[in-house]
Amino acid sequence: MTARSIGDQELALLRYVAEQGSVTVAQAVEAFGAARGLARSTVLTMMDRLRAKGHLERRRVGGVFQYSSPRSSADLMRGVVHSFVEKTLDGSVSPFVSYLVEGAEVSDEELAELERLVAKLQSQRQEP
Amino acid sequence: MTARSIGDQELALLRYVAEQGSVTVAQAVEAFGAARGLARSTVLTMMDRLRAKGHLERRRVGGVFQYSSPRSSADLMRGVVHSFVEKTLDGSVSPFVSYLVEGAEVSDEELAELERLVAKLQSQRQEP
DNA sequence: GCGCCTTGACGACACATGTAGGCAGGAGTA
DNA sequence: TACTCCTGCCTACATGTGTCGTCAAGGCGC
Repeated sequence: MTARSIGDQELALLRYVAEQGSVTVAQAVEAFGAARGLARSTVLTMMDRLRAKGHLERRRVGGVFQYSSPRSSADLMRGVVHSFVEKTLDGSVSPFVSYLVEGAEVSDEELAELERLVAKLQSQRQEP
Repeated sequence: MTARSIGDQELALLRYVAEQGSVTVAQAVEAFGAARGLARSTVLTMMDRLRAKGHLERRRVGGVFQYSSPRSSADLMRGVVHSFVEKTLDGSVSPFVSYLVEGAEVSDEELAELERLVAKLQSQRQEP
């Protein structure tokens, strides 16, 4: 039952919660909802669905529910990318690399990450 | 009206058509549909929708329609990745890099591509 | 000329996701 | 206590996608 599909908006909300650590619906509505012009019930519904899918947990704290994500934002993102690569790209990362080459914006940090990645992969090829 | 959204199955079919160059519904059903256990009408419907979205064109050849994609498969994939990065990853490729580092399967060719990419990005940083 | 098979066009249904309104109970305040 | 908010829960509706079944028109072999 854990880790089912997730929509873009749901993911955005989930990320928000994961980054905040723990929030009430009211807080989510104020910060996340307001910024996107969403009604309170919309945020509420999404949090419900995320909970039903096992992406969010909650516990009652002084009459109100505190929601939190069992997984970190970075973890979530990795999972999402993984699903995308598997389901949409059919398991190949080539289109992604192609996209990067094509001219995607790559920050200095990301470039550094890529350098490390390439170095790591190269060493793995040589002495496995 | 050009280039609207697209689902995973639709994309798979579109890729198939793009790779074949030009196919009839019958061929698509036989090759693509059969492999996935899809009914003829399902393939037909998808091709219709892809056409409505501007992803496919068709012209009558001897009583039957020949479908073809105006864009190459590689082009399509790049576009899909682009949308994904923008809409789902919020414009940042970090999650993807993180995913690669995490242990995604990277072929020799893809690694070579990545090496070229890194080299290209490095040179861009130095003399812009 | 008459069926039979192929082709296309429609209409349909289920499920996921985005978005919201309305109702009922609890908490706090006048 | 009576009134007013805040909270949660339920229901609803539109759109996009995945999947089909059916119906009507055309072409071909007998």
